[in-house]
Amino acid sequence: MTTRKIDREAEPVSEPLYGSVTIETVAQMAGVSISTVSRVLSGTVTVSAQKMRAVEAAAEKLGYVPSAVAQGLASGRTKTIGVVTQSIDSPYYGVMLRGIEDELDLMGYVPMFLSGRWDAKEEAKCIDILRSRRVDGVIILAGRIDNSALTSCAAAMPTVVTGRTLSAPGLFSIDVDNFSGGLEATQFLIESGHRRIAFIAGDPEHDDANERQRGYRAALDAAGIVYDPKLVVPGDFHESSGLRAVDELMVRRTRFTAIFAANDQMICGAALGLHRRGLRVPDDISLVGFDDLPGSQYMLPPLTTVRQPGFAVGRHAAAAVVQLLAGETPPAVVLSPMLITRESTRRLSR
Amino acid sequence: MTTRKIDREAEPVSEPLYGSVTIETVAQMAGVSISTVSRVLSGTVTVSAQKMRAVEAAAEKLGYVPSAVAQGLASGRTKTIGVVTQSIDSPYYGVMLRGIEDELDLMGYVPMFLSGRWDAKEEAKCIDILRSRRVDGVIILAGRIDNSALTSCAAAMPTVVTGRTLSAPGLFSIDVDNFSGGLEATQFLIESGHRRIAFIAGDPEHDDANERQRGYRAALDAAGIVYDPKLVVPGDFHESSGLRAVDELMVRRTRFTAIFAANDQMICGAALGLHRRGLRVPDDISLVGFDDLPGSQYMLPPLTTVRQPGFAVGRHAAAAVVQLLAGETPPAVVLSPMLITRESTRRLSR
DNA sequence: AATTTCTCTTGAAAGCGCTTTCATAACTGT
DNA sequence: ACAGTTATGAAAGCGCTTTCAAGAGAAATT
Repeated sequence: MTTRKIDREAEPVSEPLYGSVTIETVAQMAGVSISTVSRVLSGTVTVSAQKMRAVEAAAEKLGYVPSAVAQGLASGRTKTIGVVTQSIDSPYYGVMLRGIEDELDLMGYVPMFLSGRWDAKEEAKCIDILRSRRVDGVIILAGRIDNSALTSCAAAMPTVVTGRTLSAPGLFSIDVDNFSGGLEATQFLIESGHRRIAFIAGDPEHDDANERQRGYRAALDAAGIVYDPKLVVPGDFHESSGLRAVDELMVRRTRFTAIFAANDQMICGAALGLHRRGLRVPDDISLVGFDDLPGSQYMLPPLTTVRQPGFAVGRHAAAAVVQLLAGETPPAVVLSPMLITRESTRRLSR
Repeated sequence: MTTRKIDREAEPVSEPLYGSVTIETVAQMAGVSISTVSRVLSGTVTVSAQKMRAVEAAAEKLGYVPSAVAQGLASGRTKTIGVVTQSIDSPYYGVMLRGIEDELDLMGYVPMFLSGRWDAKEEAKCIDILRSRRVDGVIILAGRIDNSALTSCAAAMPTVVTGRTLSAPGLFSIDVDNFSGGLEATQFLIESGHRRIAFIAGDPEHDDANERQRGYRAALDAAGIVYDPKLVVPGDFHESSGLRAVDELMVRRTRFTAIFAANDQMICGAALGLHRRGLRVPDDISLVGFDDLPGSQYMLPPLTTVRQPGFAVGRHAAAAVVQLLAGETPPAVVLSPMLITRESTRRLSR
């Protein structure tokens, strides 16, 4: 126990000592009961104008800041939403976090961000921490955690998950149509006259990555282009794997006029690999990415890519937890990615 | 009130309903008092081995997760550290956040990240939120908030601030030597034979930016190169301002062989501007940035830049709050930036 | 050997700072 | 004068930590 009431009255408090001004201090100064102070501050019940003013004046004068901890314990609601992201400094999740933050702020909630570090165990640990902190709900951005753990999490508190489609009580999932994104990107390349299109795959653990690849193949099939496995190289979503992918493509001595990668970071690595070999973009090779990271429009040349509505995903996810909290069923939203044509692709005149 | 004890006993609880398992449930199952349960879990006082086992077994069986909210209220410590960052998705602060997260995790604390949005009022609002949530301490990453507000924040709770040097009770500041970074970068360019070096300034509201510029001038002076204001263009730390800076430089019709920018994002914009004009890097113009963002090594060409020890700053800041919390005085650390030479600069043979 | 003193465990109980019910008192309208 | 509203305070928690006191042995003293 840090400060007991006894101690407090013993020492002379000159400046408003934040931690020690409680609802009781305010009540005494305003000459009302603590119930009334609580009511004025929460604004739930009508209080006479006179007492209301007295309370507000006292609170203001004392610099009273209600303890969210005490409110949380008493009301059972902490007004905080846990957010499990994969890495707090990921450029990809960054915008989503901002979307979540913005929306939550509007609704009077505060997010608590934790990093799952692309590890199911770590993610479970994050969820445990959030549970112990009694967050009102959680948002899980993609992640490796399995569906059953997610379902049991949802049983404990309203849960929203992105990057996968799953349905369970108290659970809401929100996903982007990665298939159509991959399809559109590949189609664009095909329409531009490309037929030898290399694909740098993402982490196969990710549904996202696989869906994008499926889109790539579908576009090929639709155009009657025979799928050549030699044009497909593995990747892990990081820049370095894009660089390696180009090396691999060279080793394979496969001809190609364009590369489509499962995300921008890998295409960025690929661009460097091409540059090192004196290959020009888009003159020699066209490049298409996926995500449209904040930096992609400043790539050299600015990147043609499939934009993910990250901010919108964040906002929707946040709105959904709040609705879940209110007992409502969030409406299912379909978020479609969108091809942004910039300068990394060219039309093949052939 | 959500669940009262009465209600709880009325409904049959089949699965462990997380929220409703309290210390009392555990105590009853273990046949001890709640004090004993508390002692076993906190490990502060010796408890007989037998009861200890009983408590642990019961807690395990019930899936008991102590309420951090209740612990916070009772103990006065929430084990959470507030972190005011400027933008949750900033590539620059990202690594710092990770450093903070890592260090705090080690010390058993959880960070609560809030975005100040480059606005003094917003930052003050963040601090208020953190205060209401009774965080044990705060870390403020740079920001526009004024020193007096910071000092009064430090009076309320242990505070660590980065990006400025300030001293007050309960306050610890940690800064990087931006001057020497700017100096070193410019010196490198001069040693490489450049004499007409343009400088893209950062937001003048930032000490960081000004210090870097001071370093630039100092290097010029030391080399006996007369300072030409026409070579200095304003910027705001964003890519777009780097692009505009190149436009401006062209309009001014000033000759230059190198550009040094107060941060990587601006040099990135500048690189695009140069590219648009058919100017090659580093053949025609050498480029040096500041920060060494994660993406900078994948720029085309990979960027020569002054690396900021962002991760270390984060760790030190986190370690410092914890020390402040323990009543210790954190040791003053000097973090120096370091020039990373990559491929965006060339030696001028003249 | 009996008594005193000390140490070690343990439980009861008092908070921590709020919210929310419940009951009461003060009005209002009829 | 009586039911129907409203505003208000008292008090009971919320789920923990931590003090306090007591009980049980162990050790030390006479």
